[in-house]
Amino acid sequence: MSDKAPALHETLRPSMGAAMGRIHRLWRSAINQAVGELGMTEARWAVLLHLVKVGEGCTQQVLADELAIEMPSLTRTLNQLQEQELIERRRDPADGRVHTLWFTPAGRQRVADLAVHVARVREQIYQGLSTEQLDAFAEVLLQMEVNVRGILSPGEASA
Amino acid sequence: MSDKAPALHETLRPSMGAAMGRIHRLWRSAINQAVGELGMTEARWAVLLHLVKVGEGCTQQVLADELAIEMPSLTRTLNQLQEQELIERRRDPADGRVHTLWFTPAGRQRVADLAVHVARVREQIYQGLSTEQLDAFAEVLLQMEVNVRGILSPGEASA
DNA sequence: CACTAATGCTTAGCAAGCTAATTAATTTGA
DNA sequence: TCAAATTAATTAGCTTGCTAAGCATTAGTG
Repeated sequence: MSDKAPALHETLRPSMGAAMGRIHRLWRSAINQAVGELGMTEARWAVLLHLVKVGEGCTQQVLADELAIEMPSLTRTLNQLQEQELIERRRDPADGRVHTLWFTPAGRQRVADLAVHVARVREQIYQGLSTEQLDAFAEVLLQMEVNVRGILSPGEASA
Repeated sequence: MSDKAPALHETLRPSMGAAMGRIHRLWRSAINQAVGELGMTEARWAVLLHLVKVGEGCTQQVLADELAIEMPSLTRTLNQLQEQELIERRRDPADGRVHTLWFTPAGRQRVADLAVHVARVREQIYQGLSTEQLDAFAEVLLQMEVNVRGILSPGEASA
């Protein structure tokens, strides 16, 4: 056996999942703190952000998958956002089961306002990290998401 | 402006927090699936793992901080683990307010059993990632945790 | 055509995070 | 030394994740 200290990931490997859990909780708390005055929470902000990402007019099913939450969780958050008149559900005329999702004008404006606050938190969290480090980090995140989705839905292609 | 595609972290930077949230939910789900038969959940497993990490005899306050959860959340999970006779709370004779935390023999054994199942999930999630990538990833995680704790407790040194 | 299955969403209720308020023990300071 | 402030843990109740079950609507098959 070598006397050298083990590589960082050797000591951290057993607990990187736990570390991601901790960071997620802390990050959520920081976001909640930053957007609370605008009647927002991290859960609602995440829904708005992902609706921007996948595009208006998508179905709830698609948005839930993108967020990696289950439909009932999304239903509740959408009810809150609709209550706040930030989004609309519209029945798909071609398929009566489907709701498509749309921003209201107020919703679009709110996303822009929130983005400023969220960006401030983000830059604090990225402090001391280089472009190369963030780049490599993002790449690993992408691969991990593919891997863990693969575990949970073994049948499906990674597409 | 360049015509090159932007660096990965440029496209992902706005949503890495959301990505960590998604991966954490998916990971938790995979762990719950792997340890459910042993009467365990990700939350309970995380408490056991962190108790190993900080060492038996620590206080609830110390463990809660290490987990980055609040005391009431920890209290509830500790009740469940005590119910299952995997851990014990002992009153500190020097300070009657404090509970110190200890494994039972069954608890120590259970940690060993669980570690096998959790390790299997871990290796699946690390698939396709090199030692260097995991090393760099771990380093960024460490820095981000320091940064985000700094946001939430601006007074304290990072120690 | 109708009868079953599958799909999209909602409802109901559990799990585990949170804040606020309470209790018991210790520490501080007039 | 004793009242007030502080601290560790708990209790109560909210938020937002989950699974299971229910209701429409659409699709598939005799």
